[in-house]
Amino acid sequence: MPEEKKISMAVIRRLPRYFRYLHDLIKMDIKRISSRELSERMGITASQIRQDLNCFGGFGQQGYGYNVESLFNEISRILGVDNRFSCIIIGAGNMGTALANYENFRNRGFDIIAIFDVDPRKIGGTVNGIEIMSMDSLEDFVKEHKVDIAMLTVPNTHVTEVAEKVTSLGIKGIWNFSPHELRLGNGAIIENVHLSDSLMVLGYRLRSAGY
Amino acid sequence: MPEEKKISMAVIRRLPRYFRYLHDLIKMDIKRISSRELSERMGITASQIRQDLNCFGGFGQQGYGYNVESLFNEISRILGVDNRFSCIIIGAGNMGTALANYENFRNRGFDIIAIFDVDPRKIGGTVNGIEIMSMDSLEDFVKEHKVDIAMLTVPNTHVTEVAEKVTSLGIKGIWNFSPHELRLGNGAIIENVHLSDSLMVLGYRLRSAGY
DNA sequence: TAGATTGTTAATCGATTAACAATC
DNA sequence: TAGATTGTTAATCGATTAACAATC
Repeated sequence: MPEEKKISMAVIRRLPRYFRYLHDLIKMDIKRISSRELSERMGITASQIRQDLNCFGGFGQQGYGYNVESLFNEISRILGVDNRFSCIIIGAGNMGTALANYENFRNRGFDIIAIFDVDPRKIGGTVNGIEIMSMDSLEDFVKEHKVDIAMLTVPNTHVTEVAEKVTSLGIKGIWNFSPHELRLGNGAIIENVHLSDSLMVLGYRLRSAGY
Repeated sequence: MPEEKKISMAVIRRLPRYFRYLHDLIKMDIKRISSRELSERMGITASQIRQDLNCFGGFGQQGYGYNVESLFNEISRILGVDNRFSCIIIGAGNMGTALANYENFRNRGFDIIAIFDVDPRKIGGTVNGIEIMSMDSLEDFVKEHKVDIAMLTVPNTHVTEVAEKVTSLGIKGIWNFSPHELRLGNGAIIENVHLSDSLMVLGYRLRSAGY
């Protein structure tokens, strides 16, 4: 990949936030912004913003600040928003359906091209115009279409098996919605959404705030 | 709250992971575990485990390790799993419906007692046995029932307004599913689930791995 | 030019890891 | 007792913040 130095995960996880804030600035028709102004909006230090951005290049101008539009374009490029990632959803339950209906993903470079399930009553149907296919046809489908990401919204009991299946078919990205930790031998990249972890942290914080 | 010292967020966010792994150990009928064994399973260092646990107390025994069941109980107590949090979902769309159907939350101490929406076609219906009520009745409902947490699955355009509304009614916990950052003046505790951020990070990681 | 603000180096802070005495 | 493993202190590492020279 174009970027040279090793970027820390702490920085990477902040990139989408920059993306969002810059997008908002554009919508507000703001043309330039200094690291100080942005830091006040985002609630982080100006130093951190400058450090973060300079991981990728010098996008600002001394005495001026940053041009909002060009900075937004840089962040977009870094995040690969203009890339197209082909995604499939595995599990057409409530969460899978919610994801299939989430229009935002497409604007971020993620196309959901099929949904897979084992339930014969669901197979053949569509969600948001996307066909629900049988798990039996997964292998053929992946052979015919380049698939970058599998979004796993299957029951916990099956997630390891499904994850092994999809990675064995060459899919490199796993977006895992099960609480299970996936430990895959191959080079798959796994990003977890642990909803109950998040909720439990909220519970902890509420209790320790005394509520 | 009972715990004395200031616990860092880094530690707090690891607690649900300990909880999950210990739960699995119990299911596997494993009675005792050393920090070293647990570190191998979890893929973190034994040092970190011992440091983390000792934020809350000395739960182990030199020369023996940790009793799985009693450690699990301690973590459960710390996370407040036996607490009951009353929750409402605002927004009966796909995500709200998915959350209402997620049975796991109840086992973690979170009871979803009502769903609110503005769509007259949805109001009066139920999801997983939970009634969908009109947003107009929110205020009265909150006055009659103690509500600890509002799970916000409303469109971006309304999330700030809704968040202000629920916190003004005295609800202290916000579980925010919109990409919007909520900045609330009052002492509300906000926990965000930024799905598209997570997906964009996955995209970044895939690209930088060269896939 | 003078003022502003970056890019970048240095200082600080916090979190992780290592080490080991205490002790079961 | 001898061996194992904790609890805890010290060392290291990395991330954040501060400072300031470079420069627009």
